[in-house]
Amino acid sequence: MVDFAKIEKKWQRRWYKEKIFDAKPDKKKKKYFMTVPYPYASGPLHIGHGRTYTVADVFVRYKKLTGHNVLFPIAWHVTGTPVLAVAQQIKNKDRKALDQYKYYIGYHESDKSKISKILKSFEEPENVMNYFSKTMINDFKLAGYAMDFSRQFTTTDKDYNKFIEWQFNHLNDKNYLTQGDFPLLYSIEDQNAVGTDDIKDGDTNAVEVSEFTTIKFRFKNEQNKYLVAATLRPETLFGLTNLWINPKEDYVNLKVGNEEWIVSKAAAEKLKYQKLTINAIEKVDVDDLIDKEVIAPITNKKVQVLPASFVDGSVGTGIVYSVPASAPFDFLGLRDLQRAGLYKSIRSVPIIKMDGYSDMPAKELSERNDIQEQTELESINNITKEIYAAEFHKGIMNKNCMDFEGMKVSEAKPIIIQRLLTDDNGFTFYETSRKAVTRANNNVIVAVLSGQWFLHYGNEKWKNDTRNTFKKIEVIPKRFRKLFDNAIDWLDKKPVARKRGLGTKLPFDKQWIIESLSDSTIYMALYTVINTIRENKLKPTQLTLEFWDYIFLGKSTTQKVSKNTGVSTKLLNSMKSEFEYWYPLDQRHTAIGHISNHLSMMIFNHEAIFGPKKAPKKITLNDMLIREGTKMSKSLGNVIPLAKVQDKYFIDLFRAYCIYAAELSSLLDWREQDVQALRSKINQFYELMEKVSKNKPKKKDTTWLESRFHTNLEKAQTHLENDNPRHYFQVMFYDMMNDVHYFIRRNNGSLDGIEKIAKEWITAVSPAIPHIAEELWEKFKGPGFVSTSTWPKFKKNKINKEIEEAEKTIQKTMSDINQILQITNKKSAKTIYIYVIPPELKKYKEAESFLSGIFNTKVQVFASNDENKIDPDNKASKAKFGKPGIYLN
RNA sequence: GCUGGAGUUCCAGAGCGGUCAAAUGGGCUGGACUUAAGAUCCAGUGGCUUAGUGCCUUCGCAGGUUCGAAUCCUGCCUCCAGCACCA
Repeated sequence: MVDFAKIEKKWQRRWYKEKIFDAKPDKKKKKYFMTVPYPYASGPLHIGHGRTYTVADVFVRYKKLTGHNVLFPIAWHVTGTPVLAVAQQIKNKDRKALDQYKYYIGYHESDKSKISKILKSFEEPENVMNYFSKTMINDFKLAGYAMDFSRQFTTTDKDYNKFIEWQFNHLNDKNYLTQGDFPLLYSIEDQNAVGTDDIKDGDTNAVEVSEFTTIKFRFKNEQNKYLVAATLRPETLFGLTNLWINPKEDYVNLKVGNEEWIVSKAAAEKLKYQKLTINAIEKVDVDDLIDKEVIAPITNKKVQVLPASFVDGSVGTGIVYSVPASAPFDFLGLRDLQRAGLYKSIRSVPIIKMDGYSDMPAKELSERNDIQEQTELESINNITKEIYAAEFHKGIMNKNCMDFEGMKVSEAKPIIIQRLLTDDNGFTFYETSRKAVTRANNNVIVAVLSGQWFLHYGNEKWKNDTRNTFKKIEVIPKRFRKLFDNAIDWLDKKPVARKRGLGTKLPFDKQWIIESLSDSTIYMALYTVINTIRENKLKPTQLTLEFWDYIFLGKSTTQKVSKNTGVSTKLLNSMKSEFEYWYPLDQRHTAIGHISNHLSMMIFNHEAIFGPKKAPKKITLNDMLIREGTKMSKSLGNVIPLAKVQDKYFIDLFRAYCIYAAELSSLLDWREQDVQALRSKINQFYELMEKVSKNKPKKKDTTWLESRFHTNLEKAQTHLENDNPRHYFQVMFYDMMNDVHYFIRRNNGSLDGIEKIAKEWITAVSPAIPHIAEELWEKFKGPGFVSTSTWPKFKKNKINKEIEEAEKTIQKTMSDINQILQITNKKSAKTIYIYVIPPELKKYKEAESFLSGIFNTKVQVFASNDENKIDPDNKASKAKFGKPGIYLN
């Protein structure tokens, strides 16, 4: 087997040494600006990332070959919280994290002492991102991407900050930024919002903010004193029989305004963070509450407060209202009390009817599942879920539900919530969807943050402009268009800043840091000038609003801006014209998952900042990569890092597999068996071409071969123009291979003639397998690099349909003969007689010796009207155009 | 649950009202060639047949429209993605 890794390293060295992918504006050439989102630098890249970059790279290389001046830059995304979380875990000596990152570093380092030193340095978040952005460059170079590395930056660089500040000033000027309240996950101990990465098991068992509705039950005979219960199902209020309170939990009395509320102690803590002014908190004796009577809002029903052990003070308000008809816990709680002879007079009240269940589903399912004890938590939770889902989706409110009778549960619920809120009989209480703690074991609660900044994608004008602009953007594969339409419609208020994490501060409210999706919407523009900014060492203080306004929007005059910023007019003009040269973006390629956030926000923000003329022209997408039918994941240990591909396989094999093994719109399954099959195909291609390059050819008729090449070339070209790399590769590699094999066979194994198409063919496969193409290009003495050469010119006059057709009929005849041999169970015939119609005689006569070689026997061709033919079975009469009669002796 | 998307023969994936047992590529099985391996070539890859054919059953499931459906309609099932502060 050829040592492809060696070949690849050789060409990678040369490409990047000679900087053949670094782009400069060139007015004489048509430009092509392609980007893939910059990777997040908190860990190494794997082959899943690789798929996306590879697909883009194939497009890029094709554009380059077709004479475009291509810019394909890259940068590193580090804003946000994940890097912080990584550093924190390393600092905390989290076993899993330490092992994980030790392993990651091992991708690039072999020296053990160095590894632990690097690992130690990860206690500082900056070091994590510096390390990975550095190693990612290597990963990309190992993959042979035609990237311009001269324009890289990270999203915490000072000049990047200035650029983002400029963007947000404009958004603010346009009134696209608003402020308001917002609930989010929060840790009281850390005094901070917490993200998925900060929560223990947050990645595997997601925590969300759920919206409870509290209901205030007024104590009988007391004006302003309430028991406050929290529920996810306020529509069941009509089935109320009693309230539950747990005598073993701590409860407190809160003074809120002129009211007194009783809730659990834990709930009181949480309520402090939910925009509530609490004047005083006093402990209450639970025993005093048991058996008290309270009055429900809406129904005005009087019920008693009963003790229950299943009530958890740390969930909701620690007070639960009881609906034994629908809620299994309530049913069981009441049942057990009544079995003990207590509260005998309480009767369940059915409230919802639905197909497939009785009107007391809690009783029905508890009995069906034979639940004896309130402690059988798992079963009880399961049936609770079942009933909730069934009632919500299928249930109809029954006659006990006052004016809600006949309404679907799903319709009644929001109306009831609204009524409770407007009459001040309840309020919205945010709670975590499960009990959660941070990695440092601090409780996670929900806090309502005031003054949260939002980007208001719901702004009608903005939305409409964006819709209109989107109409002109091409989306490939087409079927994803609709997803964009929906996302653009649906995006409304997007929280845009947070209190922690890395990133750019909101310029007019510096306590906020711009969140990491929102600072990644128009950065492609920065690629066009960042190299100039860096080369000329412009200081952040020079990168003023005026500076960006001039370069990107053409505002003000060169002289003025130059005077105010100290940047020379020459430099200003050169940056301005470079931006105008490259922009708009010609193509954005990324994974499907980004449609509803990143990609849609990119369109919105381009619209807001640059206007419709600078909108990206095309968005192409691909699905994810899985391995042997399973998702790749850390926990399964089946992740293949991009850095290991060259050693384990070779990069061109990976590249070819990525584009050929699945359509863009579907999952790519990395299957070892198929990969190995492709490996031998590529190997074969390489060895064949190597032989051809050493062959001293004799003159050969290559009409057919050239015709096939150009037929395939035209198809391949069309596929690439239509952004279908898979079909391109199938035609240009597989189909062409088959044709070449046939050609060789037809010439009795001689390689003569193949050299005529060799260089063109090598060029045409080079976007997919550039390293191998480069090596072969050298063997065929092509000038310079194949990567910077020219896509073969499609020559229509080389296509000779007649010859191709004639060859096809001979192939068909071969297959007919084979079939007859097969059917008659003969291994061979003594003589094969072929009777063709007179116009086909010449072609078949020429093929006589070829066929005779193939079948290893005598082959005689006659014209069907030949009087001297040998034809014992009168098969000559069967001869038709393109289908001769055949007789086997 | 909501919003989208998808379910075709071993795999990937064409086909989108008749020419469809269903392109193409891959895999697998058998054969030819070869000292052997690889490559190449041939055949098979739903069932039964046949001198280069013909028939039957199939395209998630169940119905419907039609002379005729993988293709159109309805319902259902299953899978995938996104669902917002998270990159």
